[in-house]
Amino acid sequence: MIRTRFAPSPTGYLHIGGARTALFSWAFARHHGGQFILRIEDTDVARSTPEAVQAILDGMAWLDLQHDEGPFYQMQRMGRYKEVIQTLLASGDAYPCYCSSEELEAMREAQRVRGDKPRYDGHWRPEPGKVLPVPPADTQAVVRFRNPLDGSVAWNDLVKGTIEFANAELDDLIIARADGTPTYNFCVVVDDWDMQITHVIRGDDHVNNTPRQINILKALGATLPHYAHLSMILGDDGTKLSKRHGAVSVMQYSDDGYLPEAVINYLARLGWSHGDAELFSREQFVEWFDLDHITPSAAQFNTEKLRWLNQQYIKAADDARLAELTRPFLLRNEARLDDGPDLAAVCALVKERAATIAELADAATLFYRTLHPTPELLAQHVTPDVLPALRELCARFAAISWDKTAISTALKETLAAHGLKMPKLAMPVRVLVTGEPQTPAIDATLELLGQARVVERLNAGLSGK
RNA sequence: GUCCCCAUCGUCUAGAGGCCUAGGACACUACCCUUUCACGGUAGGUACCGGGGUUCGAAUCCCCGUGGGGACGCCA
Repeated sequence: MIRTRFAPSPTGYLHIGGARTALFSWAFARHHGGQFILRIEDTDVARSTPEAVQAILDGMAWLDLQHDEGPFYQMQRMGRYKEVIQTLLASGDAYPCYCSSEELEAMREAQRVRGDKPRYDGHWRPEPGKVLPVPPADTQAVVRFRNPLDGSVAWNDLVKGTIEFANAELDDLIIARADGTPTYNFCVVVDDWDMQITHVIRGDDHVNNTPRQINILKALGATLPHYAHLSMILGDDGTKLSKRHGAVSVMQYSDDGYLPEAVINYLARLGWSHGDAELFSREQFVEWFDLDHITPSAAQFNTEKLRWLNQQYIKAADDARLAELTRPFLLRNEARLDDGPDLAAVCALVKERAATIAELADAATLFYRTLHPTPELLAQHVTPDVLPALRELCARFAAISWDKTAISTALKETLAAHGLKMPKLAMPVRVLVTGEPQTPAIDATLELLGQARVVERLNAGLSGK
């Protein structure tokens, strides 16, 4: 049974990199008919917040990445961690260290100055024949893991291939703080072990933690999971993702009018591929997904491509759903939804010209707002030579039974009668009736707007000319 | 500084020694379609980081450079 997990720390919203990690872990479990576990790593009490937990849950829900177990909270597993620490202490795989934070910082600083890699010097590490210093009475000890001195740790990373670290590069990390609370690397180990995680799929930034975790797992006699380290996602400009890139929270994409399925599709193709496939459903993704086709190098986020994908999904989306999604954006545009055509019908008409729901709303707004064309537009399109044709058209419009075909016929007959080309007549109508020089096809637009409104606006625009 | 990772069009990528005079997608340019703007269609330009090997043959394997990234916390 394949078991994967997503283990964010609740110190902020779910960002795009975390979302992709979650997506790949989820997809791997689903592909193999396994389980996907959600674990909240909240041992950093100072920075963890309930709001962040909620933000992560919201982001996962929006992307529809459902977990089978959890969420588990590490803060609720303290008893278990302390129990395992006692085991390690008893077996001699861990030991108390009385160095103060200040001493450690001084030690690291001295090493840095010498050009060495900063690390713990093993001051309190017990060795055969070594006489340990006398523990200071007033200091609470931290607990350190007794990492092997010789040899190396290696694993076959499912994304990057064999990775090997010399144990000499690793120092004795702290697994319990002076107050007794366990630290990250230790909790992860116990949790992955207890939760029987078979595949740890996580960010690249954890590669350096892996050898330490493996050593602890080995000391515990645990079965090692497989590891797959995903490279990071860079911002549009090629630099590390950060606040200044704007949409760093996945929910921001929701707010900006992206469809979750488009974001999923985009994220799926960021660092993973299936031949030339670009546009595919979530189901297709799950069926195809594997760890063999993950790119080991970092990927740069490309909003343009996301926009294109989103547009494809909008074009294919159900009109009633689009109407619901568009509504809040329209209200923001001060559209009067009670005074205009059916929103789903409008969405159907304008959805080909929108890359986001926000743009869909912008394109739909003209149906719900009285727009006053600028004098420049009027002067450009409503020229004296078309006035006779416009008057005739208006009269024809008032008389016909209102549908697209009849509108089109009326337009064409008027053109023929006055020897005009379509743009010459369609543009002034467009400007007079919608206030905009760019709209969907004029016959469809007028049909939706309704006979009364069209005739009234044409008359109003022509009066006094 | 030390350790670890990475390196194909501007971007996402295909590519697991000959199928590659390097394919697809986004973006870009031109043309077509056309009732404006879009959509759509067609065409085009642009890439294997450098240097050494291995091999009959290398984008693919090895080594060395170079460049980029990550990690070195009583953070996760």
